[in-house]
Amino acid sequence: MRVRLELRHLSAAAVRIATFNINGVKARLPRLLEWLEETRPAVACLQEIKSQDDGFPAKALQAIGYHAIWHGQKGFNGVAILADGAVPREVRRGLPGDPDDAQARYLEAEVNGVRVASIYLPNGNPQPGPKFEYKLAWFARLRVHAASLWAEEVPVVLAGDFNVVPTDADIWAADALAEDALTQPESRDAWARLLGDGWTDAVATLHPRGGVWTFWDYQAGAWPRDHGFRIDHLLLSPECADRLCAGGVDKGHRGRERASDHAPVWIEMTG
DNA sequence: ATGACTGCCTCTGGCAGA
Repeated sequence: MRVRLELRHLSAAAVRIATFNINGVKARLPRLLEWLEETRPAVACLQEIKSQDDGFPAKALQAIGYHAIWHGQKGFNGVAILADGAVPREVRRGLPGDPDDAQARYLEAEVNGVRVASIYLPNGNPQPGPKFEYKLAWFARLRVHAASLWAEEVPVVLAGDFNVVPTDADIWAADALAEDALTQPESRDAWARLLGDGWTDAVATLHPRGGVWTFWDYQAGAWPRDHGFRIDHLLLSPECADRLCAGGVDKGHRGRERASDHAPVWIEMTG
């Protein structure tokens, strides 16, 4: 009975933080609203809202209790941070290190004492080429900025679509994306360097054997065949890693009508 | 199998995604 009470206490105090590449916030609004209402994360980071700032459905979100900040761009990219019953305090809009970078891929806020970043790291295809160079340069800038957050010694969650398959255990067939920017040694090295600074890959820690997917292509029957891979990640500072108690993928939402090609990924931390 | 899908604006085709 004592264990049961402790688990209940743990559950009640847990804070759920999620990340979801929604592939178009306007086209996906019904799916987004039902996911929020069903899983009720305290914080949700969104990527690929594919919406300009004035097209973001803030009122529909507010109607179900979520306050949002967002960094939009016409047609592509775009990130947002949603909080349940709280207004995210915006800390940074855009990743530092390149004043000429106009792509909307980074947003950072403080919510209830936790620093949260919504990250949409460049895809980088085709490689080699300028898009791949942009990806690697963006990755290097992210590492520098992450180190500055680390130095603040506050609880940090870096959440988003990193467009990196970290290891062969994170994809249904190791050679399936052999020529793709998501699996290149340069991409995986950049990821490994970031983790080498001390960040905890939450889902990898909870599921060390791999086999967890967060993306299934719309094409080639990838979803019914479970041909997926893991590219959506939550990286935790030590203050958050010590509080990590659960995490996973809301896989069922990938199978719904007009779903995103990504599934939501979440963690829970003790409060 | 040289394929397959989806959302967006540049809008009935092209681009980007991964």
